[in-house]
Amino acid sequence: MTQQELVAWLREWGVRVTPQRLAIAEAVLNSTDHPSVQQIYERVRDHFPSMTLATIYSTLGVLEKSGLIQELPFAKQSRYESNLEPHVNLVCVECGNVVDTELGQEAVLRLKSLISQESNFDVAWQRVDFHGWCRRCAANRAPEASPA
Amino acid sequence: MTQQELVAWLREWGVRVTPQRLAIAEAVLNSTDHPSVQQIYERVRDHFPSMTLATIYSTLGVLEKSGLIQELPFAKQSRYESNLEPHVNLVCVECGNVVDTELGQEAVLRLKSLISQESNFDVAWQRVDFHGWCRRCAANRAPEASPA
DNA sequence: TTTACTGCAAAGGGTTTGCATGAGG
DNA sequence: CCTCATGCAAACCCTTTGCAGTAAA
Repeated sequence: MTQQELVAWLREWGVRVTPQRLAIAEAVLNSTDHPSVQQIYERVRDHFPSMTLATIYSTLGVLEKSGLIQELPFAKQSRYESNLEPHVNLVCVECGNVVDTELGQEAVLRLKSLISQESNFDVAWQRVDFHGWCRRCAANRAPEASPA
Repeated sequence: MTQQELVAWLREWGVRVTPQRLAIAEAVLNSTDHPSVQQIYERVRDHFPSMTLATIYSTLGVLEKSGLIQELPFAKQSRYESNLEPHVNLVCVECGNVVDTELGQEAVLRLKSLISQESNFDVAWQRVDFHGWCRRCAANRAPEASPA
């Protein structure tokens, strides 16, 4: 999504376009690591040293209502997702990293169709998280039962 | 799961079995509505008027580490799940209710196999939430564009 | 010019922690 | 008996709110 498209999208929703909002939106949209509010704050601070967390929370709420991003609540804090297509997230229980995977995208899409058609539930969106150990953390853990 | 099995399970994990812990565990295990900490508190208070939230938080942590329940973080507060089998949760964005559905269980299971086998990610568990409107809330909303 | 956003500070609320007492094994 | 759980209170921290000044349209 170009900045021009982003501006048009926001105007479409009757939302005022400010430099802060553009910076926050782009920080999320141009990321794949599902940043937390703190991470967004750090990434935007260079250009807007006076920006506070309140503005970020406010803007993220606006962006979510406009259908640009999705909040992903976790136990400690929320993260923010820019990939709204049905897909699978891999969540490492060790390092906390969250990455999208292309594996199973079709399956999630079919699952969404199934739920939409076969249930009395009006589906808006979905979140599919697989929790476990990423390759790096799996390697550091349990050194294959090596003898002493 | 009988209370006897529950006690055995906890002992297996080297966890002390107290009346409070049994009450909290059963409040979650015998429920299907994914209760919040507050709801568990209210359900247990009759039998343990002096119990505090700190005990509930502590116990829920123990139960999760023992593999009996799973925390489901939401934006406002966490809920707790006793159905650890791969399945789909339906989350109403209006009333906040969360229910399990049997629809798509097979699909989630296959999806788990796919991720486990085709990725470098060591899967432990999964959470599949579909967000939208439950039948009741869908009915109250948008009265089918009826003319005035 | 009007309306709504930003920045700041304070409050809110779910969750965690420290410690003395009490109960489990 | 010794260790760990409970209950109580205070602390924590993420998030929200209220308000005065300021920028978007």
